[in-house]
Amino acid sequence: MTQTPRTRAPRSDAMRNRQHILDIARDHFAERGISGSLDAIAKEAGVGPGTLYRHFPSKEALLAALLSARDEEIGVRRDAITRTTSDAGDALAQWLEALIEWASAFDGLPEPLRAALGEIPSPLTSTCEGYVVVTDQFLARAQNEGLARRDVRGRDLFLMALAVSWARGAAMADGASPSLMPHILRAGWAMA
Amino acid sequence: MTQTPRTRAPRSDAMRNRQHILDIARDHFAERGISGSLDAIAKEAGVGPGTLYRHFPSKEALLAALLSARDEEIGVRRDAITRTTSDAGDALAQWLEALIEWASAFDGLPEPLRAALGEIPSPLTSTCEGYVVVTDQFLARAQNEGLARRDVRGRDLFLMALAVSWARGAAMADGASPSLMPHILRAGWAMA
Amino acid sequence: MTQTPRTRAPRSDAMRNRQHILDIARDHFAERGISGSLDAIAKEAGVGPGTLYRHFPSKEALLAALLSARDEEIGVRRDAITRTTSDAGDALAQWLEALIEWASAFDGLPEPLRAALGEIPSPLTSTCEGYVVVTDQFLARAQNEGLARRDVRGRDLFLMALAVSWARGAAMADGASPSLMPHILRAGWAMA
Amino acid sequence: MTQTPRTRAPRSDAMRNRQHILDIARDHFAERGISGSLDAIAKEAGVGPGTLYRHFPSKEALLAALLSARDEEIGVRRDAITRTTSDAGDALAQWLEALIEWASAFDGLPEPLRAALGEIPSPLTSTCEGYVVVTDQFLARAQNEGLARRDVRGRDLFLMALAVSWARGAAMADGASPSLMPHILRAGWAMA
DNA sequence: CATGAATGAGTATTCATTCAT
DNA sequence: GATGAATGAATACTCATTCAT
Repeated sequence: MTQTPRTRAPRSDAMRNRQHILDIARDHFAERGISGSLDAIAKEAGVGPGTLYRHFPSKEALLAALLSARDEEIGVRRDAITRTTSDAGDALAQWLEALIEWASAFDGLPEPLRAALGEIPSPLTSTCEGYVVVTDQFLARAQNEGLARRDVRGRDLFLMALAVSWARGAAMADGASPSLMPHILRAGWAMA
Repeated sequence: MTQTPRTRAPRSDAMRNRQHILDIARDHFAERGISGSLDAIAKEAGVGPGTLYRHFPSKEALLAALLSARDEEIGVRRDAITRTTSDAGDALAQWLEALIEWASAFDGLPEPLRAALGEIPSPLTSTCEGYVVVTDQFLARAQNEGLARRDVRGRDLFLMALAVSWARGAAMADGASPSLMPHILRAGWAMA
Repeated sequence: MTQTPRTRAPRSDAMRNRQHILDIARDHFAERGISGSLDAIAKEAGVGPGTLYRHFPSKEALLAALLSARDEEIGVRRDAITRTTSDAGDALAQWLEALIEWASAFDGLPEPLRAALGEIPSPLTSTCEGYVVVTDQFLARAQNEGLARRDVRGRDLFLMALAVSWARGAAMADGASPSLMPHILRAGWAMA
Repeated sequence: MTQTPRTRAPRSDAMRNRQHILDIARDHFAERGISGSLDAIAKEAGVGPGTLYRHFPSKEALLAALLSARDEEIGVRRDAITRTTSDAGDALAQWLEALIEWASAFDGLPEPLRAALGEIPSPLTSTCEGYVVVTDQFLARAQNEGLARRDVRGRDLFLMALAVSWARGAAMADGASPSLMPHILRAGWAMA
């Protein structure tokens, strides 16, 4: 009731606007992949490009915001895995599965995520690094219990998860067996 | 008497022109990755964009020509592996290594290769399909000797090879352990 | 008891705010020239663009405020010249030197000053006109003593001072002889 | 008769197109000063922005082309001065007058010309340097005949000519005495 | 008064592709 | 066949100015 229609009202309620942009951007990316332009999203959202740029100065920043909205969800998932899965190997496998899903939210997402791990920092970097840390924790547990190779690092597995997500883009489209890849991956880090 | 000396601008001989473009394009892609514009390559090659376009109507077509130039080389490698490697598992592993190298020729190459496996055919599709077939052959041998899982397909392994190549782009840059990935991959398809 | 300590965010006292903006703007212009955006200054000053806008509705207005802050200083200089320099020609020359310096405070300043003398009035106009009047006074004295040409007007000399300041921007950068220009200028209005 | 109307015909006759753009640009700059956008000129000329960029990749390049079209005219003027003016001082004065006129072709032109004399080279640099050389020649003659100060350089006079042109922008608009400035300038470099 | 979100026209620039010559 | 001029949609980004709160 007190909600003003989104008609034209600029609404100093910036948060509402920001959220609206995020909603539109999520849909846009989900439908068309991340290759679209920020201007297009601004237009869809019914705001000027300047408004979008104020909130999210780059595509990476927008993606980071979109992903951080899922942060809590991932945290819950991590805790659930920890709680419910006593086998450290299974736990790591499930966590990697979660990462693969996470990176598959939008077509093309793995690319900027990979870039964020490179030399040049991006708004996505801290998110990625955070998940690398979590991966390291799961990995350490598995290694301690002799369920994972010692020469693997969390960063490698994170990267492989991105790679699997990247590969899936094509795999899903042509009826390949996407669910196999995590298994391939698991065999990779598991002890013989 | 119509023979112009082979000095510098030899002859509008189309074949010669085509080859010249290919040479330039290879260098260009090798140095700057595949993201550059075709116009830039045309300029470097000293031909008009129209000429380049006549020979290679799209970047994919140009890449396909570039890759098919390596066809023979890969064939030789395939034969060498077959000849010298009696263990079918090792043979498959070496073949996948060869694929990873092959897909790493230019920065960004894995992307169009993956796309070529998707629904929309591209000039790269037949090249990729051809290598999928070869992968299937190596895989079949390994499976027959009980050295590879039966639920894996050549297509999956080809895709994983591309994915490893894709991931390496970042991995090499930040000092990760790139050489580890093929091992992870191998463990993935090998029998326990 | 309503007195907030003068710690850091002292008081929404408008005057204080205004002065703070001026301080920041002076530094900003001195470092980067006048081409920067008002938004940037607002951000640096820690106020919203609206606030800056309330105080100074345009860049010219801001510059005018900045320059009027130097009014007193220039007045002192004018009086000093008058007091200490008996030769009316020398006095005029020194005054023009002062103007050149004054217009060189910020990179790019001569441009809006010149514009302020044009048809369209600007917040800088009255400042400029004021100095034209002073120039006329110095000039009149010099003319009366037969030390300056009769066909020159204060406006012309003011404009030439701006022009010298404008030219200096480049001159200083490339090792020209900037100090020569005032001499050229002086020879220009002096009697043979 | 064989002239195709400029209707829509792309006309491989690029020169004609280029000339058309130049004509439009000259008018545009003459009317609105050089501050307008290249896009606007492209639109006026009825060509896409890409076409304009092909011919003139920057505003400086466009200005340089516009000015070089006047090169011959200036050369003729220089020769005429040399031929008809025996007094080396008068000759220099007339040359500077020519420069002032030249730099006054478009409102705002002196600015990029000054910049072209700075550290960063621009398409206008060689034009400017060329005229500096000519100025040096006229100056040398005047100096040799004891008609010009020895401490002045051609570069300084060229810069002062630009400065006078710059100042004139305002002067003309408000009825000042623009013609006086060259005299002021001349007195500046002349021997007492 | 202060705030800072929103605006949205504006600018520069690129590039795949077409097509007249 | 070859050429390269022309196209023009598309993209990224800026900034003075307004206005709701």
